[in-house]
Amino acid sequence: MSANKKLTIEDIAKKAGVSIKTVSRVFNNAPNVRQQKRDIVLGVARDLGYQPNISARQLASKRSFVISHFHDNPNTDYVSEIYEGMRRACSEEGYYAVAEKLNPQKGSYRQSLLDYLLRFEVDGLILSPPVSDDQAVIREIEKREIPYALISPGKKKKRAINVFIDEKGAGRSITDYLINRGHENLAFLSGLNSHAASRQREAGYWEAIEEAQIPKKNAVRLSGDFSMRSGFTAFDMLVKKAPKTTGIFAANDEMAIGLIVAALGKGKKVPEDLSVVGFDDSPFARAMWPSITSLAQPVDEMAHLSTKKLIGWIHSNILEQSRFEFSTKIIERGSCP
Amino acid sequence: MSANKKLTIEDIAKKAGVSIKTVSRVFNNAPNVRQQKRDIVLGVARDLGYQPNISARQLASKRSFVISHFHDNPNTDYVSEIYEGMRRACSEEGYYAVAEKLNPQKGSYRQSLLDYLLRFEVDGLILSPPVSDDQAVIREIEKREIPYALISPGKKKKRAINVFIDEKGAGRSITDYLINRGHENLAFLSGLNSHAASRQREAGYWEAIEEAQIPKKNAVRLSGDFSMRSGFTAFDMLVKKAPKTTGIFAANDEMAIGLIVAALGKGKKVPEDLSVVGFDDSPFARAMWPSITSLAQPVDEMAHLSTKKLIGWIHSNILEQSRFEFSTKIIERGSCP
DNA sequence: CCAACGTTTGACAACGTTGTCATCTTAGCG
DNA sequence: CGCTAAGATGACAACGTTGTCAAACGTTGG
Repeated sequence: MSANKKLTIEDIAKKAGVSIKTVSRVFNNAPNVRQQKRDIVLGVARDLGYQPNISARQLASKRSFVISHFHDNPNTDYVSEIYEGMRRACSEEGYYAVAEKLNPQKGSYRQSLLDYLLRFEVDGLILSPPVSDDQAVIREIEKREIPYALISPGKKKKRAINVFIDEKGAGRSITDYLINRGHENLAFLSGLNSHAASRQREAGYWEAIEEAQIPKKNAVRLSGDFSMRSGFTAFDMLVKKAPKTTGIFAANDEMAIGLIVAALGKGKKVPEDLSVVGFDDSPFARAMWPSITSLAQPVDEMAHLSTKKLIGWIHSNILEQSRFEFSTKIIERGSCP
Repeated sequence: MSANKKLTIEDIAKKAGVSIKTVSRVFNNAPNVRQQKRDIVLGVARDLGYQPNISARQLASKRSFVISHFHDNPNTDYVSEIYEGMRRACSEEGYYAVAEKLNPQKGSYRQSLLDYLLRFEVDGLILSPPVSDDQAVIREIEKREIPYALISPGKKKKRAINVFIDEKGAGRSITDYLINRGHENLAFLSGLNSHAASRQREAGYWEAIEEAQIPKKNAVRLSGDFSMRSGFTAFDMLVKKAPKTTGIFAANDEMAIGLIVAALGKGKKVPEDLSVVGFDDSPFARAMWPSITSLAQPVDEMAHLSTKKLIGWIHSNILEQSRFEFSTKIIERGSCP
């Protein structure tokens, strides 16, 4: 909460020659304050280093100034990046960012949410995969009319902020990238099929294959589950099912790493014998050797924007725009230069 | 961030036939309340599902009920585990857990801290490496008399909660583990030398070597920087400097992975030709193939305990015990069975 | 049985904001 | 120039706790 020492709205009011209510208005960007007074108040506040006391605000306004991120994703890099984007936005707006890892062992996501809401008040929620696709959770949130944002949801919601990338388009562009580099025998290494994103990426893969008129028999699908190990074992499958494959598109970086490690272990050279493109541009994609060509989505910015828009929604009580698409970029690295 | 609906201390007081102050005392575990009344109040509160309103508490008591974790560690798994332990403890005690990644680009850690404290009030701080070794930061905290905890500090502080493992002992036990498995040519792959932990682990390594009377020429030190890539390049150095080495102790898992990947790429077999033990028991140690034998420290518990003790300190204003040592365990896996 | 003292209890004023509503300005218009 | 409506401003009561301090209650020893 509050600030430096013990400056209150009253000190500012006195010094600025206005009432405390006017100061309050200024700090809440409320209408009906003459620009001139606004400037004076802001000037005085800056000079004195005033920061509003959050607790008092919470108490008086019955808002919590808390935005909570609900997640259950084992990928801590991803979660951290979301948290960082959120934190940045919250910090700009005077909100608190908190994160809550849902524990599926404690019953459903829905139950975890209910437990949480019983104990804490939040002004807004941010859900990321796989929680962002749990319709039971979403129903509870909508029932309570809590503003919320969905990051990369499988199914966009009308009454929510949706931030996402074009998963199918991303799948296409990775596949095209491989094709343009002369690969004629391709493989897609899928993630968990229950994740909408994996299915959409795959759809893009097939679309690109078709469009490039690559014979179906020269393109395979290997199933994985997003884990490093599943990438590792997928390599054996690849050798068996499609030994001529030279270009691989893995639905995430971890599987790409697993597959590369397996390939190196069997004496294959990457990228000479086998080119691999991953997805997510995770820190490991950079750190590995060979480093991994990967499609980057601006997770930090997605979280930042959704938090900003969420706070806007909370303040105005109006959801202006519900869909925000972000563009992606293939980061060229060693595994498929 | 209050509760369920709109129950206040007054509702409880009325129903229990006492004054609001007594209810307040009960909820703060304050002394001088007859046990009988205490039970009545707690009973009523439970029946009605009352939760105290945190904002009002904050405002009236001038406490913030916020514990903040200051960190700057690129290992998001580690940071997340700390956050989770903290969050659990905070949740049990009705506190908020927040995390702040310090940005060294914005000047010193000290400056980041000052900026933060100017904007937010916290009741306690938790520092983890490398921030837990920044004496300038610690000085500022002590100057303000904010209770704080250090996780794995290089230098324990008298007026703080210190939670740690025996780094040197851990280094010894990993080295002994390798020696007991018959390895006679060993290597230690160091982390950044500026990290006290790396130096201590190395000290344990040499102690074990000496005690086992292994000739100094059969034991080498390779320098790394905790990054995967440094593990990768360390392999070349190993081949050059000590090709007979069969047992390797890496100061963290990432370097162990890098080294293993390099070795596999050169046709070496792990663990047959080269056995590797890592440090941290990170998720990747489990996921890799071969999975990596690694020394696990109970990070979650360390964070949980330090948060609990910190809150105790905040409440009683007395620091009862300042040092808490945790024990570690080598998790046997494929890279050195 | 009473004085003296510690323990328990409660009334009421903070805490620093925002909400409500009344009042004072200002601008627009005939 | 006067009237009206809209805009700007402020006084004061919430908000739900804890802090302070005084009063009531119990217990002990004489």
